[in-house]
Amino acid sequence: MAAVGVPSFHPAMCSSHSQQTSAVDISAPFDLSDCILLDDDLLVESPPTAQTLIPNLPYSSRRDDVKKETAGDNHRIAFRTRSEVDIMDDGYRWRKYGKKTVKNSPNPRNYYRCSTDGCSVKKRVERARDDPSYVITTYEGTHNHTSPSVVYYTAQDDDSGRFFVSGCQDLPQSS
DNA sequence: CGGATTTGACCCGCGC
DNA sequence: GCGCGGGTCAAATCCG
Repeated sequence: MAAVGVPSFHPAMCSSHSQQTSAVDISAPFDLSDCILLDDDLLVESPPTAQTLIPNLPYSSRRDDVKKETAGDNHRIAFRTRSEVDIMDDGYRWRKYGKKTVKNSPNPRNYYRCSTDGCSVKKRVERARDDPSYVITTYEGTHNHTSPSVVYYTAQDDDSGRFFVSGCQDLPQSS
């Protein structure tokens, strides 16, 4: 399995960026290793819920599928989330750079790029064709920086060697 | 006024 | 070679 360090696994990590109160109690650590394991060849498994991984999701949201693959140096992860909003705040700042209507789907696909200098992570967001109440988000690449809004407290389990997020906190907005 | 969004044009890869 | 579809660019526009 590809080595994806904890800091570089980004998309679903918790965030408490601005917005409404977190929907999950972050004092209960979740196991990041469950996510990192997804870095193998295409696979779908029953992951933690979206609420666990993206605390800022609306209460009605939940994650159902995760599909992750590696393409060269780029890591790609896609997951499907039931949400009435297209934009999920994952703690990073994204700039929209394109929108396309895709064939075989009535719903447009939106393209976003990380707005941090030097970071070329992209993400695609589209509504599921078979069920518009689901949003399919695809992340591509690895952030070369930490979230601009969050610091993470991690701990490693002595027995399993797995990392846990034991908490997170807003950074003061310095920029 | 600066940064983000919108949106049509353009580019490129792929299948025929 | 050509057409199609997906992805990106960039000028115009919007918004705080």
